[in-house]
Amino acid sequence: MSTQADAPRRGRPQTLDRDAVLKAALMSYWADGPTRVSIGHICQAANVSKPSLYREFGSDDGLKDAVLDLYRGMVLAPFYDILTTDERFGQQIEALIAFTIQDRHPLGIPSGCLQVAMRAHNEELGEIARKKVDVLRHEALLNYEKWIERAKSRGEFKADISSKAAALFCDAQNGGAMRMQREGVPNEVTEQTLRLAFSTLVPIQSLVAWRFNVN
Amino acid sequence: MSTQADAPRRGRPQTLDRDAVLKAALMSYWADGPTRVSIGHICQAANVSKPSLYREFGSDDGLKDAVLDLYRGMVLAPFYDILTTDERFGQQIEALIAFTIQDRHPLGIPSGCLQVAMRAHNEELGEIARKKVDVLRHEALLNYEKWIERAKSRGEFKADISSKAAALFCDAQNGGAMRMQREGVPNEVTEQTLRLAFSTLVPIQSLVAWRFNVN
DNA sequence: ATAATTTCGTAACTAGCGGTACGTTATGTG
DNA sequence: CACATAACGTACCGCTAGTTACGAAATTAT
Repeated sequence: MSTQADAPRRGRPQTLDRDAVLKAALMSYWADGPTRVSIGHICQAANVSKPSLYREFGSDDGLKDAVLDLYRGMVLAPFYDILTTDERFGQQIEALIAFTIQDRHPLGIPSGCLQVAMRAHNEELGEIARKKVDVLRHEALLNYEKWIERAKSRGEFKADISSKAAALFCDAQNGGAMRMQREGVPNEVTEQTLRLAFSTLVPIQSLVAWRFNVN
Repeated sequence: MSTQADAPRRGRPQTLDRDAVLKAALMSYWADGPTRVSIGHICQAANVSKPSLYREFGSDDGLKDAVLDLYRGMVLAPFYDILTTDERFGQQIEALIAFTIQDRHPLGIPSGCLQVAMRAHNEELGEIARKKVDVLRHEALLNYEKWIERAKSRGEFKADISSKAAALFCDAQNGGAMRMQREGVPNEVTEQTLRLAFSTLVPIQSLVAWRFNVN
């Protein structure tokens, strides 16, 4: 039931553990920044030789591409899953915020977001990884957009703004929060700024009420 | 009336134009990213030799430090000046947004913000420039904070949030807008997201009115 | 003039990186 | 056992970037 049908092939058997290398690379890029980590460092961390790594991933660029795929599955997908639950819009926002500001230390997860970091270093990436970053970005915006469309159709979204613009807004807020986390801003403060930002999207947040909203 | 008293000193007179080099470096860093521009490129752009540049600025790090000072004076100071005008809070927000989303092409100014870029590449900078980036950041937050405190005391600030957190919020919004601009988002869309974000801070924005704001 | 001084720029040096040539090793096949 | 096959890893290549050694050039002081 492995991912590969392990038919005994000819030649020396492969000892390189693709997933282990990917995970080591992911963690290094995430913790130290995708442009600060050299192939050599990853080889050391994963205990493989450079040629082995190149045989498996082709290039620096190919490795980053594969890492981004892993990150999408491990982190982004669960995050975007929140956008398709059956909860009410306000509840989903709460869930997004909770996901974003959760304490990373106990989980052994670096602070910040690899996608955000990759985007910030976009122009220093190779062609393949850059394209993947772009795909992930459009994926993000599309997910937000559909989420917002759905909330609008239910009357749970109150800002007078196009869904595309609102998606950009959400993405920017999330990116801002990730940057704050990375720069050491306390989670409670980041949470406050997120609440403030998202409070524009939903008519009643917590128990703040106003009446006679004209127009 | 020069900046330097041009007392005729001994030795070969200096031909290196410090300000010209700084400006060339500023533009290169701003347009292409501080970590993508090599000393050699700047030397070419400014038409000076590498040793000349090193004599003047000491190192890569020292040059970036000096560039950040120039950027502070040229861009950041005028921006923060908006925060200390006598206008009403809402008007100041309008001015901030106008400043942020102004069309850069006619002015020959690169898109985005060098400070934002420097912060994004914080960990790849030398000690001196990194420290300067930090100073500029604290300066920014302090400026926002004082601005918000003043608005609060005048009853023009309506969000229930500490001034420090609100300062972080403003800084994050501005950073987000700069990143959107850099990634090619149309200025009108960026403007919408800024308006949406800042609408949380002021009770009445433009002509959107509501009455009987309870509590 | 000659010396002292200061800047100039060519041509290196050094370090680290992405990437690979190639001999070695470990397995199936006949 | 001998051969084909495929992954292994040492040791190297080529390049780029930050930095500097050093002799030439331009000026003031004696």
